Amino acid sequence: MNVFKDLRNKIVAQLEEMAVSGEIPSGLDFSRVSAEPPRDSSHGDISTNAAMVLAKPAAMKPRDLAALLAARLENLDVVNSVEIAGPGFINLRLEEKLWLEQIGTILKSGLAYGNSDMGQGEKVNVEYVSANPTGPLTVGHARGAIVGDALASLLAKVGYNVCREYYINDAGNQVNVLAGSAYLRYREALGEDIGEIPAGFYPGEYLIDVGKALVARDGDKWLGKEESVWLPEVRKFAIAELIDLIKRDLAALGVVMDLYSSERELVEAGGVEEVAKFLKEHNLVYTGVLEPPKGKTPDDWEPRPQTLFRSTDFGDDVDRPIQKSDGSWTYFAGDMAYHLDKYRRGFKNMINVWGADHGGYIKRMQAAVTALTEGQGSLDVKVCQLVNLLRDGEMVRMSKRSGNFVTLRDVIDEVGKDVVRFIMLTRKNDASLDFDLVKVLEQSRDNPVFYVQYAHARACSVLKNAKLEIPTLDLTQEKLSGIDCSLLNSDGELALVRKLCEWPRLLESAGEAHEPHRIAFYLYELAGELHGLWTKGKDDASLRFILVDNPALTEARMALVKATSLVIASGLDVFGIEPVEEMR
RNA sequence: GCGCCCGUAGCUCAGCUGGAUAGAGCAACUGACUUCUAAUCAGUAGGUCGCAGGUUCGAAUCCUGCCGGGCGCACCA
Repeated sequence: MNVFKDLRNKIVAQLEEMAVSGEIPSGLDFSRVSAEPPRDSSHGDISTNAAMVLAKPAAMKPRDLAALLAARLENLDVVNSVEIAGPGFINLRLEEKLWLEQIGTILKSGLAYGNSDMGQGEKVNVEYVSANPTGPLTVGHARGAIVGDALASLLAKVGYNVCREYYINDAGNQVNVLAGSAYLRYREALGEDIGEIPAGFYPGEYLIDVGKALVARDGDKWLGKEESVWLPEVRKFAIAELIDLIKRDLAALGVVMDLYSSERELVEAGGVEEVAKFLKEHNLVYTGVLEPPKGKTPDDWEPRPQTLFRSTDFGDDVDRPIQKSDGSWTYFAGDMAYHLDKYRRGFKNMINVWGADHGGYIKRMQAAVTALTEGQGSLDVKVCQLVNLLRDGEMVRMSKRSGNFVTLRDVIDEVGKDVVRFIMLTRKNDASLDFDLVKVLEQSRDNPVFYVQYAHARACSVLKNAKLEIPTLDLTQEKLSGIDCSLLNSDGELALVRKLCEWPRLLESAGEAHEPHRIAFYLYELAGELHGLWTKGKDDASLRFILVDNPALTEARMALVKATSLVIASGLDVFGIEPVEEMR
């Protein structure tokens, strides 16, 4: 049950009746009519812009239209009072009863409260992480992993059929470098002194284990052989080991993918030739020579005839090569094949979560999706900006060169996965994020993870104490969901209930905008409402949650507290975070 | 030189797809602890929403042009 959506439907129904009765012209578009909580709660519970957005098309004055609509809304059962304000807002106050009944609704639904059928079961593919299998995950990868994962959960919660997908780039040159690097470690594991890892190879120590593992499996069978002999096998082995390493990192983060797609498999199955054929048939490619990039011509630039995709026809800045001058396919060609493959698997809706360094790749990929799906598919790209890792305000250097870069695993070990997950979601993806290893563990209102978890723990603690102080109370969710909450009437209680009722609406708007971070801010505000209410009991003992001499009121308050803890838990669930029952 | 992203209180950031007098936290100041865990709460103060135009009933939000910061810019993946 979504109070706001429900009321919006009622408003639109009234508008339709008004069209029938001739009060307003028929055939107006009501899609822009909204029903939302006003910024300033003194304006009422719900505000609608109907009169303002319809005034022009109806050729009426906003306030006149508002007066007509307001008169009708006043007669609705759920509406307590109506007033017209400002340029034509209609501010509604609902019957308190309606709000309080929502507590029962929340308790009956439990963690499913806020679930929606907005997505109508439509398939959505969320591709994220997709880190090259050449090393352990870094803090930068983690942001994408968490944003993608939370977005996927969010979309599932609002009714989409979500596939979480990881695209393994196991076909390019970098996996050959990986194989070479692993081979060095293999020789080392067999007792050879390989000295310093030469430039052009991956120096990371994680490859030592890969070398040893290869010895354990194959002994010295690749020693002294030609590169062309060992390369394919060592490459295959190393990729498998690295994917395994990445999967363990993801598991430590609580991320589980539905599908790992292999670029190599796609290429070997002829996916690229197929997409090339498609492009040719649809006249989407031609042979041409690109201009040098303006203002910054590379020293070795020379005009080269290449097969180019007409991405400028679809909003890109220049046409993009799908074939290198030697005739081999570019990475982009493979990526086109991959997206065509996704589409053919039934995904019209595709979302990719990328790192900041891929910003320049968005337009061409969107152009490709539009072209390959003949306008049927859509691709939204969420670019995650950089994460600055700090320790008490000081930059922590992340140098891949020296090999001692900070891995995701290091950070999880230090602060815990739930903290990492929450913090990564406290900023919109397209703004850069400071991650301070000291601050995220601080126990203060300044730290949203703590503050939200504390609200949940406090709710649990209150419920536990109520049971101790009034043993006759039945505080099970089932029992509480059926009780009459009309005894609740303080401002703080009603404010909290209204906040809880915004949850379904928030989920839908966050889902629609593909912005999971909004949940973090909502939870922070919700926690604030609960903490504030709790402290009011200090000034006025009658506002304490637990009143030993008033079991009926206590019971109603426990229903509210339980409902709050459920919504917090439900929000944390979307984030893949375990709510805590006590702080230590 | 081009493209994308960011610019909101001293600091860190929200701002619900164009709504009302732009909101939180931190820091500052005032107040509340033998507690239903004060790890919290209530209040005060703090703003030319980078700048300049434009679109309209209405702009932090959309458009254009500047300024400042980040990222990326031929066959690499």
